[in-house]
Amino acid sequence: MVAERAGASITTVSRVLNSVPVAISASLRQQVLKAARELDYRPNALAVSLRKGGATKTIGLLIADISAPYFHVLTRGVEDAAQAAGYTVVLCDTDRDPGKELRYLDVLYRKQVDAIIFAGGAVDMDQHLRGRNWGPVKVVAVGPHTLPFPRVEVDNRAAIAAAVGHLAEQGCRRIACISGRRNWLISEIRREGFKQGLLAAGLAVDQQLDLESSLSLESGETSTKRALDAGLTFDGLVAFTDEGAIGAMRALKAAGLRVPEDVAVIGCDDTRISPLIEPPLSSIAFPLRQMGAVAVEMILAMNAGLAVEDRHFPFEMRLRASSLRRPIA
Amino acid sequence: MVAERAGASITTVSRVLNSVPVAISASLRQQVLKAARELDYRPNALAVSLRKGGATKTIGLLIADISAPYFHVLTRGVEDAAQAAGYTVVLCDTDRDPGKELRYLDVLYRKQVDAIIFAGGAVDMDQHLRGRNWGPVKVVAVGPHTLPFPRVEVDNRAAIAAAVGHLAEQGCRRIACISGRRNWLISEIRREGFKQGLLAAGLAVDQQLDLESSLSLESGETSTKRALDAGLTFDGLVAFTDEGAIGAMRALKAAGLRVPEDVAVIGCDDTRISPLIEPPLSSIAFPLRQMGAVAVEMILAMNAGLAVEDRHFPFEMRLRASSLRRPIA
DNA sequence: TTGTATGCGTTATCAA
DNA sequence: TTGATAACGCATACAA
Repeated sequence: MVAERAGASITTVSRVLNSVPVAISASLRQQVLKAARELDYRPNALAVSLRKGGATKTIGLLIADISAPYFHVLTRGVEDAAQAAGYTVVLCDTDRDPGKELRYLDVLYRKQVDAIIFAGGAVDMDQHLRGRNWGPVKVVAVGPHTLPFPRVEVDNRAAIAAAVGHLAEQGCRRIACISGRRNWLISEIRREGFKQGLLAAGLAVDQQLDLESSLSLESGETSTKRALDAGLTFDGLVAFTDEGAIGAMRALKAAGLRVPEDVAVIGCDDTRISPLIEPPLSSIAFPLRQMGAVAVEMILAMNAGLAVEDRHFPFEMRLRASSLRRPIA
Repeated sequence: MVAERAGASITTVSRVLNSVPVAISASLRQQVLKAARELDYRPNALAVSLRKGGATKTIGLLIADISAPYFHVLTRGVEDAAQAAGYTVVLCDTDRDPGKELRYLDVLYRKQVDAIIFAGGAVDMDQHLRGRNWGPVKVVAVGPHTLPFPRVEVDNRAAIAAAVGHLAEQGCRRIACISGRRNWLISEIRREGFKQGLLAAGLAVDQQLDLESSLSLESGETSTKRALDAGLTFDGLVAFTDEGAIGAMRALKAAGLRVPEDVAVIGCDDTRISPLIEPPLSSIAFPLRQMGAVAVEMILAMNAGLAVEDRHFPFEMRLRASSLRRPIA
C-alpha cells in the first residue's frame, strides 16, 4: 500500500518507518513518509507481533467487578501505568466465578497477552487454576492468592485485627463481623484477622457473630437484619467492605439502633462514599491506585528479565464518627 | 506443534479443531484432539485474524475515567454484553483529554479493533477528530457527540429541565447550577436544559448563578463556596453530576445553610452514593448499564451489515429529601 | 480421506 | 543504497 504509492519496496518502507539504522536516500525517505502520512498508515500490530514472536503489549486484568469501588480504583492505577508504558489493558470482570475466570484466561491466551493481573479471585483455593501451564505469560496477583505468583499485598489480617482493636478500645465488648463468603481466600484471611483482633483484645470469639455476606451493600443489610431478627446482640461491628458496612448501618437504623452509641461500626477499603454518609464511616484504607500501578511495574520488570519480589503496602485507619464514642487514645 | 505430535498435517489439525465439515477418519481425529489437549493448544488469535482479514473480536472503550460512577456502571454494561458476544474490551481512560484520545485511537487502530465506543468525550466539538478516516472500524457514541456516528442517547436537555422544573415546583425562585466545563458538549447541552427549565418555570436566567466546575466533588464544593463567599444567594441548586451536588452540599453546610430548607438540591446520574448520604440526594437516573449493553448490540448489528439507528433512553427522577420541601404534586 | 501450497502484513536475512 | 524472499501461525483453495 504505502510501498507502491511511494514507489519503493516494502522493505524500504519498513526501514524508514522503523528508523532502522541503514542509509536511505533522503528523497526516497521523504516519499515514504509522505505516502504514509497521506494514507495515514498504521502498522498492523497483529502482523508485527506475529512476526516478532510474541509481545503484544497487552495486559489482561482480571477483577471481580469493575463497578465495585475497590476494583475501579485499582483498575485506574493499572490503566495509567500501563498506558504510560505503552501497554493496553483488557478488562475482564469475573464476578469471582471460576468459570468466567477460565473462559477469560482462554481468550487472553489466544490473544497472546504478555501478562495477566489477578485481583479479586482466589476462590476455592484456586482449584480451577491448579496444574495449569502458564507458559511465557507474566502473572501478578493483587491481594491474596494461592498460586505462586509475585504479589502486591497488604496485610489484610493485621488490618482487620486493628479495626477490631479500635472498636475494643472504644469500649465494644461483643463485636460482630460482616464477613465474606467462606470459599474466598480474602474473606478467610480477614476472618483470621477478626479472630486475632478479638483474642488480642481479650474478647471471646462467638461464631454466631460472624455474619457471612457477599460483601455487597444489599448483602450486608440482609445479614445484619437477619442477625437482629434472630435476637443477636452486639455493640460493635466490623465489615470486610465499606458497602457491607453501609448496608449493615441501614439495618441497624431500621431496627432503631444508633451508630456509634449502640453499635460502633467500621468498614474496610475506605471507599469514596465512606466519609460522605451519615454518620461518616470509619474505614481502613489501602493505596489501591498505587498498588495497581505497582502491579504493572512488576510486569515490566519481569519482562526485562529482572527478579521481582512481593510488594507490601501499609494500611491506614481512617477513623470517623461511625466508630468514635470517645477521644482516641 | 500439534500437527507433528498427532502425526497429521496442519491442515487436518485445523480442520478438526475448527470442525470443518469434511470427512476425517475417526482415528486421526482422536489423535489430533488428544495432542491438542495434551499441549493445551490454543489457536493464535493474531494469526487467525491476520489470515481471515480483520475481525479481532475486540472493542475499544474510550471513557473519561473508570473511577467515576457514571463510567464504571456504563463500562460494566459494555463488558457484560461484549463478553456474551465473544468480544473483548480494551479499556481507555481519556480524562477528556484530546491528546490521550488520539493516542489511544492510534493504538486501537494498530491493534485492529473491530469497533470503538466513545463515551465522555466530545471536547471542543471534537476538532481533533474531524476529517479523520475511520476505515472499517464501527463506531458508536454513548451520550452526546459531534461526529456522525450512531448514538446511544438520553435527553439530557429535558432531564436537566425537569430537574429545574421540580425545584421550581418546590418553591425555589433563584436556582443555581453546578455546570461543567464550557468546552464539553455534555455540559453545554445540560446547560441549555437548565435555561430551558428556568424559562418554562417563568424564572429569570442569571448568568452569575452558573457555577462552572469540572463535575468532580471537590470542584463542586469549591465553586459553591466561591459563590457563597461572593455573596450570591439562591434557594435551589441543580448539579450536572451527583458528585458535584455532594460537593455543593458540603459547601452549603459549611456556610450554615440547610438542605433542603434553605437550598433545595438535585444532582444528576443517580450514583450509588446518592441515596446514602445525608440528606439523601435527589437525582436523575439513566439506565447506564443497559445503555452500555445496547452500545455493544449496535456494534454487533453493524457487523452483521444491518442499519442501526440512534437509541434513546428515558431518564427518571429519583426524588429524595435533598430537594423535597413539600408533598409532590 | 488427507495433504501441499499460498497468502494475510510485517520484519529480518541475504543478495545485488 | 535498495530490494527480493523467507518466515511468524493459521485457514483455505486446490491437488491427490
